[in-house]
Amino acid sequence: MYRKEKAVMEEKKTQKKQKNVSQKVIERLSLYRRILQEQLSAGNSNIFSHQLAGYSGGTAAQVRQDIRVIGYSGSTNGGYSLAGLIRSIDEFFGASRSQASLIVGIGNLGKALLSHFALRSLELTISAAFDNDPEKTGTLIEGCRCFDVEQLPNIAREQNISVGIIAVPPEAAQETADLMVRAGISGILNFAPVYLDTPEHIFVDMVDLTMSLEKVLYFAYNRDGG
Amino acid sequence: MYRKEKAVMEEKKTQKKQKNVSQKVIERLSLYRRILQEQLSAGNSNIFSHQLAGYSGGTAAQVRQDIRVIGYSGSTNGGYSLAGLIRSIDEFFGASRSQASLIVGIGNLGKALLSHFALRSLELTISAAFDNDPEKTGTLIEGCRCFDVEQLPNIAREQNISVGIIAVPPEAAQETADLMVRAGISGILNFAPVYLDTPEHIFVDMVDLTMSLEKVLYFAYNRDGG
DNA sequence: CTCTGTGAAGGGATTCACAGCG
DNA sequence: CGCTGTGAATCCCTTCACAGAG
Repeated sequence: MYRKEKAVMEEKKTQKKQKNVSQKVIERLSLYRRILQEQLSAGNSNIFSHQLAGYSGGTAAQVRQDIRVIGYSGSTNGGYSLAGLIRSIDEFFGASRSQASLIVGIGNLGKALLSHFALRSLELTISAAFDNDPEKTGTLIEGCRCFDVEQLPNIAREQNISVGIIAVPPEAAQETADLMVRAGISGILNFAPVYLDTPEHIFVDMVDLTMSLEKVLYFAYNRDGG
Repeated sequence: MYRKEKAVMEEKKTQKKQKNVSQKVIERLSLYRRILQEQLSAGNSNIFSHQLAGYSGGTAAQVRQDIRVIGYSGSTNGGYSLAGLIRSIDEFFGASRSQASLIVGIGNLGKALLSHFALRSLELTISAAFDNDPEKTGTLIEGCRCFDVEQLPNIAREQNISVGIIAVPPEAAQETADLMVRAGISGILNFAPVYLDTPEHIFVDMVDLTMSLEKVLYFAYNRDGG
């Protein structure tokens, strides 16, 4: 298969840059979108770049550069129209936001993710869950049907799902990824602390909880040269 | 207090760079450490930079640069000694790895985090959990005692805890952060989809699940210009 | 005036390329 | 030979600074 390791050696992580838009920009656009939505719900209609910067932890210049990427224009007096900017971000994201995803591994983390996305946003949805525990398969978790892992390929293709979330123990992560790849998935969100070996055309993002905590511990402990 | 928003405007995110060591490097060192440990458990004793790169998704040059930061040296024939490199990373991290942390919010995500860190690593530990639900306080979850949030300041100071994990609903995130700051915490790992307004000297890292999924959806959908 | 839009400058991080060593 | 260590080059991202518009 596509085992890297020794063989590939000096390979670059050609992490799908696609339209020359960096991951960082996409991340911030997603963040902006949520903030804009909140502002809209709060009854506002406009926002300035420096305000959006304040709410997102960036700078005004960066906000303007990001917005430039999606080709939206604000007005020089009123700043940006909340509704207009949201619509523009949505157009930029295209159909991607409305795609459903699936998850494998219904442990504590899997359940947490299911409830997270069931509660928030009606748009981002997990439409199928998988596990190999017979106790779980067939049940409904946070409104999401749980199937046996064996059914993943069929369901993924039937529902035309292109993103899979991995929330299984580390030992099972690579085989789960392999299964997803065979099932035609093209993006993986991996919560297992294992680097996944996948073909070039698969986009993989890893959320490493241990690493995150270790980082905070480091910077908290070594703060201000203390 | 330290409300930013409109007031501060053009403020930079002076995210504690401390000893000139970037967050990225710390993240990778944490990742390397885990890989090295696995290799050691697998009975190996040495590793080459290109192997470590393969297992971590980076390049050999980058691995060598990272290792340079911590001042470790390998040998030109055998590569790096697993035990030696692990020891060197540990020395670099100093006492930070052995610090305990606390968590607020024992919902699905909180439980998932508690079990994640209870299972893996005996070193990274969450030593106290907090919630405002009387049903939960007083109980033991994944071996961790759950207290009422009001007790946080006392316990944080008693046990000298410097890192807090936020796993509460978004509405409660800022007040939880404020409470942690008052309790003397210096690092926060935030899972709530809210940008936290905190004093300069606090290190904050945010894990935004919605953003992560949205990013994968975007790159999966718009892959290879498709 | 204050705000956006934008080319250009600046800073970091990654990669290159090669000296040196076993 | 193949590997590490390392300065230099490159690339990418962020920030600056100012023109232009209201």
